[in-house]
Amino acid sequence: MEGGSGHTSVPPSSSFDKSRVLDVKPLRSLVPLMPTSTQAPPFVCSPPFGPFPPGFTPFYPFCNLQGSQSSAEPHKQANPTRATNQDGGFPFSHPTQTPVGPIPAPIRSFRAPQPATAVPPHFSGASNGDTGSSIDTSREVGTPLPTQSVNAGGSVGLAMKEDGFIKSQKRAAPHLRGSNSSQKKMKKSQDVTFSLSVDGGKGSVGNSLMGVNSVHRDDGNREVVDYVLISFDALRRRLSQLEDSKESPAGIIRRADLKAGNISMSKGFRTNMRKRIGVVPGVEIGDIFFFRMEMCLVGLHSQSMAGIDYMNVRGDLEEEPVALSIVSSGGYDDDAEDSDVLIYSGQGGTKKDKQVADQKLERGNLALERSLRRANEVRVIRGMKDAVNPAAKVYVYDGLYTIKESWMEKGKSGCNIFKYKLVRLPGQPVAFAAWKSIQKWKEGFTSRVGLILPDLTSGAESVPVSLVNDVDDEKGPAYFTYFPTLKYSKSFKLTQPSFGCNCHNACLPGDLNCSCIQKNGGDFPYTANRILVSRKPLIHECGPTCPCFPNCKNRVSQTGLKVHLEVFRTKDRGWGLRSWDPIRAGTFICEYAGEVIDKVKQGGDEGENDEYIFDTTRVYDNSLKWNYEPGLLDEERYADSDEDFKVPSPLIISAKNVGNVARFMNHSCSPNVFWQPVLYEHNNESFLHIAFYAIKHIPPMTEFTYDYGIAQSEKFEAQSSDTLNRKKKCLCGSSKCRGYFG
DNA sequence: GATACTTCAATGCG
DNA sequence: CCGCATTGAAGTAT
Repeated sequence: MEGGSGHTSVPPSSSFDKSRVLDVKPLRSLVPLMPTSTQAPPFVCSPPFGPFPPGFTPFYPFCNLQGSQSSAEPHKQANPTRATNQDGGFPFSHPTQTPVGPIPAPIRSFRAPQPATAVPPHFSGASNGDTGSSIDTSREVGTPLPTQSVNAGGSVGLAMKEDGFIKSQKRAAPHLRGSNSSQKKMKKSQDVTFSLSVDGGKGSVGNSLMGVNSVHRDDGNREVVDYVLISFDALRRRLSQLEDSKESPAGIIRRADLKAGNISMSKGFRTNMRKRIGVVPGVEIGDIFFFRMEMCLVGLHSQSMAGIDYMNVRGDLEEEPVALSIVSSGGYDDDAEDSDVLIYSGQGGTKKDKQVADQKLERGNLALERSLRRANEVRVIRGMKDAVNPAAKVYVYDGLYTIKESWMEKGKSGCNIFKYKLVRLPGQPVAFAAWKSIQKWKEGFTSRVGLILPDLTSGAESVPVSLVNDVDDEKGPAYFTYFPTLKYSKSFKLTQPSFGCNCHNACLPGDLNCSCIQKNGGDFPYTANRILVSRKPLIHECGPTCPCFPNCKNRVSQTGLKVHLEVFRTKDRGWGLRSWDPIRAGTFICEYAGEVIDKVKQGGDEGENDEYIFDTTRVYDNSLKWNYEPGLLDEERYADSDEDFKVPSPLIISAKNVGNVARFMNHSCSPNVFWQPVLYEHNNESFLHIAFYAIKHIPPMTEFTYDYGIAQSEKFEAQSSDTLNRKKKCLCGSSKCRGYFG
């Protein structure tokens, strides 16, 4: 994480050539006018076509745009990275049948492709008998973890892929269990029903073909940690969704986080179970968490509530406890003002948040005391209120500290409290310190180093977007017109009008009379905090024809930016996009704004034409598995499980002349953002929009990236030198980097 | 290995 | 927007 200090920065404003800066400013922006009706959400520009609700005045902000645009000087400054395309790992390799046009009302209108066709033949055979029906419970119970097999390399595995864990795997027939020979090629979990009930109890650990292998359960790595966290959150979102709609299978789920954590724990979706001092493999300084359970699952801090985690080790004479990690999040009166020093309070003596008794030198307190003498490293997690969602907390892993002093003092209530002074080991990447800087930028106490413009949208978005360069002399991206949404400037096909829902005020999860919810297969696509639950071929949001208010929870992607973003200069990839705020997995980030075009021009100006193009017909990696694993719940509905789908109708967007922040998002072969087609209206798929959501939690100041995919033509063409020239060398740096993109 | 105990949660309500 | 009560699960200790 870059902290904003210690980096090369642009000269102070005094030495700045302001005229040049102003020159940049022409990032002209258009603020869309608001329809007069309250029925339309803010910042949504309806295409100039009906139907419109009564009182809705179509607005054409782009009438004279052509002129102004052409005057825009095309001094395009190639952004090497910002190349074309997009997408986030979506799968469209198989032609998928997706219903088009008028959507029949049945719940689950967009079904995933039929499993039968997708399952490799040899596998269909293996799973024979499991397909489409529940596995009988008798097989479940008492089925131990698959026999561990030691392969040539000596690694121990449970029927899994070479990379050590299974993304999602179809359950093998019983006679194949324990053998990994026939399972290598399996890609997706299909329609196998795992008859595990949510509260089936800790006994039913039966199916462990999913999850994390036994080696990684003890010692993880980055990939496994990501996998565990993504799986957990997918499950948590689904439980939350069920809870919101009051249709939770096992009664009320008050705490989706605990329930999801419990299921993950009992099914082996966890890693780094072996307790350890110091570094936890796969967990990096700066990583963020939104639930205590997440830190348990990855072995960073294994106490679900307690602030001090410790383990017994052999001491000089006998076993003694040593502290492993602590969470400082305001539960006690800590001093967390300094970002390198933490005065941490001991535990105990409290009742309902109040100090009612002297603390004793036992448990965590004793461990901290021993760790002071032993001078061992202690992991520190800092928790604080989430600015975006003040009811919730965010936790940041702030790296290793050592305990320098301890003492006892009288607390405000007069009781004795232990205090421990922890000092951060030098040389670690900044984490909490960066949060403090950001807080100061927001409060206006200090200004962002390298800030070129406080808001490059000139007010077109409801939150400012900073333009920053603290690495070189570039004063800004090439001229373009900022516009917050999609422009359908040409014709589009309206097959037939359809009508919005009849919900007044807001659509409510679980209301199956709401036609918008029906179109989403009966599920409300978002949780109460505007988090996307699952990827789907299409998300149906309420549109202008719906009478519900703009704050209806089914209008997430159309209500604009919510987090404070910045467009920043990268070291070697042109401009990029990142956030000042921490982002939860499933958070809507932005849509891909621009002008809808017919096709990408080939040849000619080359290069120029495919800069800033988003094209759904490109070929995308289909390996992203983001949705919850249905086998973990006792569900009969599986619409969300398959993520191998195709965009209902092709959409090509050019953001070269007109666009929003999305045009700055760079490519990565290991992205943290995916794209998802969203339909705002009930008319026609030509009204598609492309929305970006976070794949995983993204710490502040971490660049957003998605997978640009590969131009379709190149998939079939011979790799002529011409073709290769059009590709761009990928600088994402991921271990899974394909080497090029575009 | 059952069970009690402790604990810097997370939510929802008023 | 807050304080409060309620519900909770992992790990540790017994």
